[in-house]
Amino acid sequence: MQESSPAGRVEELRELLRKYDYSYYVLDDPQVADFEYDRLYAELKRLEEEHSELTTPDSPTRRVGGRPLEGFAQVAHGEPMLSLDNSYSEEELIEFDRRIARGLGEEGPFDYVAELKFDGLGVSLRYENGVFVQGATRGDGRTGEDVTANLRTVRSLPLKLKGENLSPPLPGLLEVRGEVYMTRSGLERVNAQRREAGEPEFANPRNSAAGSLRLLDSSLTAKRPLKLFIYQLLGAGWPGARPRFYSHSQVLSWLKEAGFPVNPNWCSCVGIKQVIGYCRRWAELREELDYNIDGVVVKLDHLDLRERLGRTSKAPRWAMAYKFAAEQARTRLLAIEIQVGRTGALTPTARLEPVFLAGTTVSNATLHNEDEIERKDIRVGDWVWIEKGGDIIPKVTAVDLKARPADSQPYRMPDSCPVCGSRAVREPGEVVRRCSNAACPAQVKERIRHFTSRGAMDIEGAGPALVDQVVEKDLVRDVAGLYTLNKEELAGLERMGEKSAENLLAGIEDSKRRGAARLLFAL
DNA sequence: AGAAGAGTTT
DNA sequence: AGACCCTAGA
DNA sequence: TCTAGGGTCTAAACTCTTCT
Repeated sequence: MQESSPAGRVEELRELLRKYDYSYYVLDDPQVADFEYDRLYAELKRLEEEHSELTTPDSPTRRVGGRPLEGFAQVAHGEPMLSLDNSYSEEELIEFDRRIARGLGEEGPFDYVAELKFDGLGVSLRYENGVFVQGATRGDGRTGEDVTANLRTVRSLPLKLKGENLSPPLPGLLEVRGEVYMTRSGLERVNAQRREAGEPEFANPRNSAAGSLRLLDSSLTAKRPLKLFIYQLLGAGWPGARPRFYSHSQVLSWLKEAGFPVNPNWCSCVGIKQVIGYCRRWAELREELDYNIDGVVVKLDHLDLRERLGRTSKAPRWAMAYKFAAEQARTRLLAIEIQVGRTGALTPTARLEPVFLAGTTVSNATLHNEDEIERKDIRVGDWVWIEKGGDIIPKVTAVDLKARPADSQPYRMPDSCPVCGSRAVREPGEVVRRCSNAACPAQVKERIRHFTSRGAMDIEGAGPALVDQVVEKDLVRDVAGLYTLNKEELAGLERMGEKSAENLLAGIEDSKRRGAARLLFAL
């Protein structure tokens, strides 16, 4: 290779390394031996050091850079990151199809795109003139955290997009959404190293991916085997006079051409029957993948039809997630514990003999309410079946009656509050039983907790333990009491040093700048 | 060094 | 992120 | 009578900061 100038050679090397990165990390198809790649990388690094004027943020050498962050900045999403409606059966998919026909006033069959539903964490990425400039977590859907430095280390994330021969061409500003995940083999590899180093192992790919993205030191993130799939382009097809895209399948092809890692297993389907076939197929094949999926995402393909259907406040009407059947486990129900919420509602939860299920050790589960326990005749001492709703929240689904102890008794909900002893009343027509004492410490604490929570006044440093103490010590009787706390009072609390007290008071001060809407919700 | 507590994610 | 319940409105 | 929307519950893993 004959280089004309350092600048030319640098650009040549970058192009080459980008190409090799893409083959290796996106296509899983290495084009060169490691030592050849390392040689080119070293040469580029040397040239960039010798000619510092040539360094650019989209160079393959710049995936890790700089010092650890102090914290993550907040990023407002241009469009909210919504969730999807869920379905758990083929009947529900057929109902979804009917709802679309009704909504559009048209007969099917409709064109759908079926994709795998990855089990990772959602991210939103921004590109300016084809260069990756910012990446954020989902957060509450409206505002997330700026994890750009960590995302830069994800090798399948293109720092620079391929602009040539793209039709339509790359826009100046571009935002895409996708899922960061860790492969099963990647997790094994990391855990082998951690075992070796005497460090605790990670429990499952999803949580290790989520944790890895929250490291303040991106050089550590770089050592975690994170990967990425992109599945959404924002604003595709509108606004603007002429739609640039007509269908989601066209968008997916375009994303791939632009250099994004698009999962190859998506499928165009004509009619819901073909979608169901796809779901059945992947319920079987999922075990063969090196990454976890928890279902299938079904989307109407044509963008103009999507626009006509619109969305509800929490999810688009033109898409549906189909969730695979959840794993189950059998364990012993040790006790039923009653928790008292901020509205006084008594909610039963199950204490379980710990059991490993779908990547976590489960020792608690929700029992929803009194009627639910009665319906399923759940008793303390029973062997019960549990599963995780949406792979997240454990719940008791059934009792193994054959294993029931002979002396077991039906469960009776207490008619007094377990915290303050006041009468717990269930109003006619109501499902929940409530503690009748508005001054009940549990209710007071929960009201204050709600007030300080993110989404409400977002007061940093006011967690459950702090609220517990200030209420117990009678320093705070209602939310207004938070604003009269002072350093001397705080100094008397457990685990409350100078730094913590300062941080909390700063958090309280900061909360005074929240808007009226937030205040209203907080109360 | 180790643990508690808070915050964030699914 | 799911399940459930209640309310309001078609 | 159905359903969209809002509210209120629930569990576990992980990282970071601060305290002991």
